[in-house]
Amino acid sequence: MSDDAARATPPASVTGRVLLILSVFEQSLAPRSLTEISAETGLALSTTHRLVGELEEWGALQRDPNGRYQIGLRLWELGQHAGRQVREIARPLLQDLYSLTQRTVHIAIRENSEALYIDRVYGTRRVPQASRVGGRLPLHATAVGKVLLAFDEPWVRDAILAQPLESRTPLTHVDPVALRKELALVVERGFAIAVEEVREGSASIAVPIFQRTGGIGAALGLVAERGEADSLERHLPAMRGIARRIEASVGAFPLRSLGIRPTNGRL
Amino acid sequence: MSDDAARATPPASVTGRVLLILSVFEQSLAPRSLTEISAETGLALSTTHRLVGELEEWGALQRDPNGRYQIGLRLWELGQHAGRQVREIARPLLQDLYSLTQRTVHIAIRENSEALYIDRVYGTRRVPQASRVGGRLPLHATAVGKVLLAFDEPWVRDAILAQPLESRTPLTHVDPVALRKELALVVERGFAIAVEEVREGSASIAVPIFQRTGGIGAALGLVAERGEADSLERHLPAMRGIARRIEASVGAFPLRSLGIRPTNGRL
DNA sequence: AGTATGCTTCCACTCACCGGAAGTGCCGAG
DNA sequence: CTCGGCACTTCCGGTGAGTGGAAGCATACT
Repeated sequence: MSDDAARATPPASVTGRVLLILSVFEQSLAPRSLTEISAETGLALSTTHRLVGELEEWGALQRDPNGRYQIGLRLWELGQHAGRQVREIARPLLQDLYSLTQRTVHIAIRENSEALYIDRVYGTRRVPQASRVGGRLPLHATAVGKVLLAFDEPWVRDAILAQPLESRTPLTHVDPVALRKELALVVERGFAIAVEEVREGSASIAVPIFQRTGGIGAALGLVAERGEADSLERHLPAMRGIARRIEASVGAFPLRSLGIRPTNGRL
Repeated sequence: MSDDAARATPPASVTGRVLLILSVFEQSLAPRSLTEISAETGLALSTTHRLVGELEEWGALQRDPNGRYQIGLRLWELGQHAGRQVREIARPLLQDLYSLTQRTVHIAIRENSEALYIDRVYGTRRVPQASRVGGRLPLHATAVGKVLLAFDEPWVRDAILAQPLESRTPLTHVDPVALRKELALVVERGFAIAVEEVREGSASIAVPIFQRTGGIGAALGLVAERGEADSLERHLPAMRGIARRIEASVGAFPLRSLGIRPTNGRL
């Protein structure tokens, strides 16, 4: 039963194999044993052993008391460098917004065909929600995603709406024609709303954050409980105010690193 | 003039070379050109080109509009997995503490011989400070560091106090004998203070966060301006309350991943 | 046009990588 | 206590992926 080595092609290059090992830890955060890593990557056990050993020595992976591997702190430190200025600038402003609204607020950018949550501020009182920092959600099913999509260039929108749209809940809008109309309305009004489209029990609203160089850079979102779905718009003034301040502070730093990578064909 | 390839030994293994390239970006966050990476690592340009190319394709690095490389978002995402639970649990509590005190607050753990800042909450009103998330500072010169040192096992304290202690400002305490007394006082009183020891103009106070399994796991710190140095202790009740709540919430998750890596000899 | 600089591509040699196999250590069953 | 099973670690010879010098491009500056 354990021969589910559903591995396509063990990459030819060593670099590829190393990165493949790291990829294993993207799927879930659970620590893995050497054997599990070997099975999931399709690499020979001795090869896995050597590569994982080097990764551990450097600090990219670390072992827990049971000898299982997980992502190491050194990699976390390194990752903090990516987009550091932007997050450091936006964070206190997100906090201000949280203080004003007492609702979970977050900021997301488009990464290929998904919304990537780059920061979030929330209180101890938990609201059902799907987003997490460093996590991704579909563009069409979230308020931030709709904003990102609505204000992006037409060909991006076309490419994403052409793909099959995943339905996360019974309420997810998945009809491309209807979505296109909805996005036009988002542009017109300057905000987007999603009610229980990605997770039952929660509703969200989002506004765009534009870049100085033009074009949309990120989206600022707010999450509330289902019951507040009809009164979300009352948060708009605060959200827009904070969005403007983020735009002003971020200044020259580009939010979106690049549009779409030319190398990897499909969006 | 460009032969300052102050590189010790280009590592034999490909994995080592790949990690060496990533290490370049630990030093500073500035984006680098291919040639710079090649020079800093001591790897041949064509080799660098190929490895960097693979890293970029995977998303570990990304290029800015000028073609320079920096840490990629995929690496950031991956890094978010390290210690995710702990940060997600602690974050809202840090925010509560910030709301209560209106001062920058942070949480740090000991990583080898330095304090590693794993999260921080701060407002728009900036105070001079040295810490940043994902950054490190010396244990002996910070309030959190003193707490981490004071409550750790004796042999750790001995090892660190045996090394030469860096002086960040004229006020840094660097005398091992005096420090040892200071740390004893920290244990007795249950908190540590550092006034302008790491950065002029700022003072900080910290309390320990213990692990359920026993031993110190992290330190909770608060930063204020120099002028408040004498009244820092008034924040203690709030800090201790939040520290207790973090301890309760963190529960079984180990804060410190491991004590000290056995492989890399020196602490 | 001319030159300098930095990036990309190419290719034959060779050395580091691969992986089967044997060795080690641990645990639980008999 | 012994045995078998499991997971990890170490070893080693064949070989193909990695290396880096060199040549080809693309910009930018004179």
